[in-house]
Amino acid sequence: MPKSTTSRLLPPADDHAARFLRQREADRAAVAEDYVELIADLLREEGEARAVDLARRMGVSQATVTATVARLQRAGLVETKPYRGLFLTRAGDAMAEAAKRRHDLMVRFLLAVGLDRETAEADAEGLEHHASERTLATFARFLAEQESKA
Amino acid sequence: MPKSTTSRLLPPADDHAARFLRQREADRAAVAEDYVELIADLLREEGEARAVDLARRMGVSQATVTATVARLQRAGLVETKPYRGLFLTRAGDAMAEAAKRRHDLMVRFLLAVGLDRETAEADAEGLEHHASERTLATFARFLAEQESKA
DNA sequence: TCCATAACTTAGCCTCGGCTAAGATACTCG
DNA sequence: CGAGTATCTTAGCCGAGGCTAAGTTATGGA
Repeated sequence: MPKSTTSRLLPPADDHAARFLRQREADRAAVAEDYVELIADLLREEGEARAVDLARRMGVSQATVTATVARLQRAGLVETKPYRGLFLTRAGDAMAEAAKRRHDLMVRFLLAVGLDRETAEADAEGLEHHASERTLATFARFLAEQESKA
Repeated sequence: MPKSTTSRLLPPADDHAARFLRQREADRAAVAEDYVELIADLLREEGEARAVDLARRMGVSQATVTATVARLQRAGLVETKPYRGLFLTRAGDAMAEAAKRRHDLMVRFLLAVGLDRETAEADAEGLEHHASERTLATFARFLAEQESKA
């Protein structure tokens, strides 16, 4: 029984697997991005990013922050000066900036389609990690079009 | 010096933490939903859901499927008949249905804002787990409005 | 100055979700 | 029927990302 090409309620197994793979990669990257993004925010708005504040804002124990920051450090994203807070490397800065860009775009888009700010901010936290560049570009285009019509 | 309008102030630490907490919960639920959703799809379209097919489509080893299915079984979502494939419990069915509903809505929405089908399907895989009910409702409303204008 | 406290680290534990390699079991076909 | 293959399981490993409890150490106030 040869599979007809139109039996694509399910995608070909390979494509299907590829999607989930990309998915898992995004998940792995997400935590790093969240920490880095938050460190950047704290630096910008409070002048420093202490581990204790990260713990509070991430809703996580200090021990977890220590461990995660160690990973980020190994990954070359973060630098620490004990009792002087956390700092971003160049790579970390770049990641933070990209994350912020995605986050803001996501929020603006959600607002544009009619969501309230509160939910938009909350959901963007999760959604921002799973929108491909192509999708983000589409959202940006949507915003531009909507603006030109207003 | 008016920085960009997007220089949001940080939310109160508690709210911030709550967002990330919800985030982590969604992440934990996501794998279960993906497996359950896929089992439902296979049952519907192929008549049976074998572990070997799950492994192929999830892009994962058979051993991983065994372990994950064991968890799903413990969670009361799945039943197995060795060499006869996997089946969903009532709870599993409900989860699959909800997941499918979210997935389809997500895809339709992404198409509606101008994304190509391929990317829409791929990104929906990740996005569907991170949109709150409120956001999904907003997407549905958006679709309805757009339709009424056509 | 000095010491209480807040900040940070370490040790030890957990679950989840992956992996490979090797073992057991059912199905199928010659 | 019996052997070979496909399917499924088991064992043992890993890293990420959580936790608590018990240290250390720097800071700052009396």
